[in-house]
Amino acid sequence: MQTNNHLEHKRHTLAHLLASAVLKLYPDAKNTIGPAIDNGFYYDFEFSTPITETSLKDIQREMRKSLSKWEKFSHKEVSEKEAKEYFKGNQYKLELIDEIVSKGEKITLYTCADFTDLCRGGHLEEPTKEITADSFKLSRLAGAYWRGDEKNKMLTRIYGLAFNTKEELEAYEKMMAEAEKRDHRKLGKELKLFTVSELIGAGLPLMQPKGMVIRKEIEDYLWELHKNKGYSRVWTPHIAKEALYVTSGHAAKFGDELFRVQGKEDKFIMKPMNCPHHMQIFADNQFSYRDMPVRYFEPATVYRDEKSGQLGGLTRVRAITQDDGHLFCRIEQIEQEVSTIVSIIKKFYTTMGMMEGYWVSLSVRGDDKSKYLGTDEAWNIAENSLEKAAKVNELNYKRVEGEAAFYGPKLDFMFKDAIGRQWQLATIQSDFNLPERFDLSFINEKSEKERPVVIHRAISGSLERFMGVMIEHFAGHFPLWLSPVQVKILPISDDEIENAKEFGKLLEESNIRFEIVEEAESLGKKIKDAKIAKIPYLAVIGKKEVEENTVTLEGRAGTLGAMTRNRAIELLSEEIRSRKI
RNA sequence: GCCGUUGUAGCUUAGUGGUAAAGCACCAUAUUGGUAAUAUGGAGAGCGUGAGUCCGAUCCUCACCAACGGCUCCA
Repeated sequence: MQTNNHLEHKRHTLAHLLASAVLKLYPDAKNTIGPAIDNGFYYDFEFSTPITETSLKDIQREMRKSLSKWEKFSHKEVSEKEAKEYFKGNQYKLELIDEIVSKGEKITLYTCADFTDLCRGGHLEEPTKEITADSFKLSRLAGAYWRGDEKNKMLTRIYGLAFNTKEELEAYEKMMAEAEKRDHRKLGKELKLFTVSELIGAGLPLMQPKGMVIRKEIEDYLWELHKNKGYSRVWTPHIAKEALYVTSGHAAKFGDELFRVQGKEDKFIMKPMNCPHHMQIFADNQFSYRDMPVRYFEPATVYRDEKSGQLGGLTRVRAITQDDGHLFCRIEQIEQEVSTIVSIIKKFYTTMGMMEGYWVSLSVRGDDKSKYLGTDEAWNIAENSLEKAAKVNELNYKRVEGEAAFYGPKLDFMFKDAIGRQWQLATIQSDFNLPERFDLSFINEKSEKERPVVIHRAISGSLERFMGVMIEHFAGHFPLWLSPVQVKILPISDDEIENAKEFGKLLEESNIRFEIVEEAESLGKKIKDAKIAKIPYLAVIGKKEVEENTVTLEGRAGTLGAMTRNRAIELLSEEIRSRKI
């Protein structure tokens, strides 16, 4: 039986094989580091002249050729001097050797066939026997900083895919192809959900009418889940004076990610967070303990000047709309409030069909308590409250030490989409810092000022990113309640158009979104177009339907046959109301 | 930001140192069709932007912008 360990060794072995092939074809290249990763392996090189994608084929061919000679690995321990002599001229390896020496570890060299590398081991003993040439392939070329530090030189990284068998490799590639088909950037364009404009700029996607329908439905649903839980809607402007962020600490924390706006007299900042604004709304009131908790909700767009190279689609943008909310409460109220938020999150993600395989990180303090703000007592209460809320709500949570923010412990929710990819979406964070910085207080039973705790919470995370995730999760086949066009009415001939419009009127009265095809095309063409647009229901109206005052409904699973128009509307309304997937 | 690749009609793509081709979509006409493409015709880009080389550039050079794959970052 082959173990995971075996596969990791195989990938590691292939990294060596890759380095050997590269050095054979490009003798003046310098090999650096090459580990196994979770779908294969990579190796970083410094090339004297840049190589291109086409070189990958040659390298791959060379790897497969050499594989037959890679019969057995051997290794030996060497002295620092020997190792440095062997790798002279390769400053990267020399740096690694110095590091090994300074840690007091042994230096080992691993050799297979005519290739030797500095390595601590973990290979297949007999590569020729244990690796088939069709179970791996080189996949792509990328840049990577030496040791992952952007101050260092950029090296060339060659990635390879490797699995136990050819079949597993093919299954992986098939999964990737499926992911590509679902890519929200591709579907967003095809289904006219959103667009980007070079004139407007990178990371600033625009919602098309159809995309906006989805976004609005999600936003409305989120508010629906909050409005009877004591939340109030607030609104805050998109810019604020720099002083606000100096007080909040965001100016120092965000640094060059802030967009700055020069006014006639004052310097402004495009808000990177909503928290400080909400703090000011709270501070405008003289609250009593009887008013606690105070809960604000605002789907609000914030602006961050992300580095250009990391922008993409809807998942990494410069204008981010958070479904943001802040609660101000007493420390002993944290548990109850978190519990309510957790129930909202559970409801929301159950509706989206993402509660399978989720997990929650309960991020608590690490050992070095000095890094965190707030008293020991407060931290203990907050951590225990979060954990209790997680328990009461039967969350699948893991306590992760040292993952808390400096200002308080948090719950981060990870959900899996339809093809098993994990997304960090919802978050609940307690905060001892901002109330302190803004000197917030309410009056307690003893007529004294008491400092509230702030809870930051986001259910979807960001509407843009969440929409991207939803497009990929549903592969564009949105549930009825989210579909931009819920019903497409297909009159069979021009004679039925008037009648189709009458049916449209009925749909409109029931708040069902529809379109009528008026083009003089064949029924086959009309159906094809509607299916390509991934519209959930087709309503066919021909002579027969007009005569009998019926409509023939066809869902994604197949036809539902002819039915009265009221029945059709009932059926659709019920499916919309239930937010069925 | 950095490394690499890319940028031709709304979309998907072809092509060339002598001012660009196709399919889908769009428009028109005919067809009035019962479950995944009816036919014919038409209009539409000057080849991401700017500069340079050249008698002449969409094609070569440089800069910039943008997208993609990574690195890094991610309250």
